[in-house]
Amino acid sequence: MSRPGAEDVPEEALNAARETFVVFGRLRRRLTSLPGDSGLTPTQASVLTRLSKVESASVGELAGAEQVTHQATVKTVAALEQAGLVRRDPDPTDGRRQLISLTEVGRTRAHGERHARQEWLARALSEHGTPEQIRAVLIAMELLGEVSDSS
Amino acid sequence: MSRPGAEDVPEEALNAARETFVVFGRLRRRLTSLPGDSGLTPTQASVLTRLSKVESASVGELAGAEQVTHQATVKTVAALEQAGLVRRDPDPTDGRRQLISLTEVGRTRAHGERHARQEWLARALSEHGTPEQIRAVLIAMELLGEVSDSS
DNA sequence: CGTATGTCAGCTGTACTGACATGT
DNA sequence: CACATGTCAGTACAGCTGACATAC
Repeated sequence: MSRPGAEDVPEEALNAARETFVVFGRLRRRLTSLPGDSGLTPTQASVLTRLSKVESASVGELAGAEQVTHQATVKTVAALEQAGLVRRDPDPTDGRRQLISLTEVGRTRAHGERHARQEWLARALSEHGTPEQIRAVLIAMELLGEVSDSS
Repeated sequence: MSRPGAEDVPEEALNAARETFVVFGRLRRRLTSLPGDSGLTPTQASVLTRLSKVESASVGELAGAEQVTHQATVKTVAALEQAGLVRRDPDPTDGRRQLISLTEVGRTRAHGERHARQEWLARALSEHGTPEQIRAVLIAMELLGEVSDSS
């Protein structure tokens, strides 16, 4: 169906794509340099937040959830462990697996991190946009999330 | 925690913020690993695309446009120059400045790059989303672009 | 044995800060 | 002189691939 002609792609989709590229570049840099991160890198914060939802997970599961290689996740988990935020326990049913879970400190920190980052963006959105625009963000993210998973 | 500020942010903005974080992480990784990039890194492609619009710019101008430090831009420009895609000419009116512009090869490459990346996303959007959803992406990017510039 | 999981090492890409040279 | 512009050096983060050990 999709011939390489590019003729079956509507004009509005091309505009949306171009804008997405520009905005992603800028917003990404803005998000990764937020103040008050308590010394945690974005990936570390992301893993921490995820662990606060699932209670415990293996390195491989975390990697899959974050859509990176498991090798990359090893580093992140190691950093978090060294900071005393997560704990590593052997899986009782599978000697290969290591169950990663939050420590008490990690749980507290996870809550703070999520709150700070999320609130910064949420506040910025509600200050600069109308409720209708914010709903558009939700719809857009749903679509973009689909796109980034498939294709 | 419940600082007095957290209460004036509507629920929907918080949801939008959370989704934005998740999607940005994933889509960023997807975009930065697109096939057929002809060997150009994402930042190089971005600078190349920008140069194809403005004809010529200084290192500092490029840095400002990409919202990075001028030091970071130096490397990107150097790589592009070594690849023969851009040219550096002294500014006749200001001896400190260097005017960066595309070579013939660079211009051709810029067109191809922009086309490939943009079309990939545009096609994915039009395949996965309705016209209404795509309009939502445009609205969302407008707002997010504002947010990432100010704040 | 092959496969899955986790680890380590090395490389790349990106952008940062700091220090510095040079031109206005 | 200060200021702006550009460059270089060193550092950090984040992801990748490849090689490997271990457990299923």
